[in-house]
Amino acid sequence: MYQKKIPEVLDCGIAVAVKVIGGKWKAWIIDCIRRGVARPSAIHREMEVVNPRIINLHLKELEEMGIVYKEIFAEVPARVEYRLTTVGRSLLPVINVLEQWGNENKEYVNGHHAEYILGNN
Amino acid sequence: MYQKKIPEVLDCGIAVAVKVIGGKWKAWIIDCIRRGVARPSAIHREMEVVNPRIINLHLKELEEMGIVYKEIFAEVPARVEYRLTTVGRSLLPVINVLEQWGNENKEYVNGHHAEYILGNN
DNA sequence: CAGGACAGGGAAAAATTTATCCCTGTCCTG
DNA sequence: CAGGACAGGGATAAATTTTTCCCTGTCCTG
Repeated sequence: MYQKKIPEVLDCGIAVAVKVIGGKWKAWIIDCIRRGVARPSAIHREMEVVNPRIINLHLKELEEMGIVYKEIFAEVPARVEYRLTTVGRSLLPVINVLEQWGNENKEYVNGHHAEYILGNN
Repeated sequence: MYQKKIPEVLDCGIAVAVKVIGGKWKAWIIDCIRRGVARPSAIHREMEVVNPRIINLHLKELEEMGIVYKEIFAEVPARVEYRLTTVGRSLLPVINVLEQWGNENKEYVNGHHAEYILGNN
């Protein structure tokens, strides 16, 4: 893994939350697992546009942060399943809020808003 | 500005939200403005650990996304103030949720949790 | 005038994240 | 046995973000 040269600033709650879901594909991965897409290969299939290697890296980070848990079954063709930890599940409402806001405002944010909307402030 | 070579995937609401607050200092900047720290130099003072150049870049992005609005007063030593647009203000509850989750879980996320917490799933 | 606050940005480097390529294994099925 | 699914990772490149350094102006105050 990459060794950081600039120490992270993680006293702020927002920074912590962004660290957890700020990765390019992390939220999507969490969403997969929450929907029960648990096995690595299944996640890879779901997220076909993303390189499997990347997904694995993100999964490892999520595991190290205690968001997902990796269960390795002692079966013959060793099976692996990811699931959310308690803390990981506590993240779901947060993701829902993000998703809702994003969906409500995606056109605006990406759009050509020469017209800025100002309210009373 | 940097010209992207890989097109962004912004159909997903989460991706949009992360784009808005995922930058390293964006949420902090938004927090400054929401607290009324409006002038560039004031924001720079608040965020002393961050290079002013970076703050300016992030401000520009936030402006382009329609989250903040830049008001240039036609005064003699041209004064500039940033404030949140309506959409920018709609982001505040979202940030609050992020911040609360982060504060509640920062020790856990950064901590040495060899002990993964699993609930019923 | 000297110095500092103020707003802003170019150029280039460094740091970090993301992506690509390809390899090592095991096991199961046809 | 051949091929494919499965889990995983090293090495390296590319893309993106962040940082540093330094420059251009205006205006105001001592």
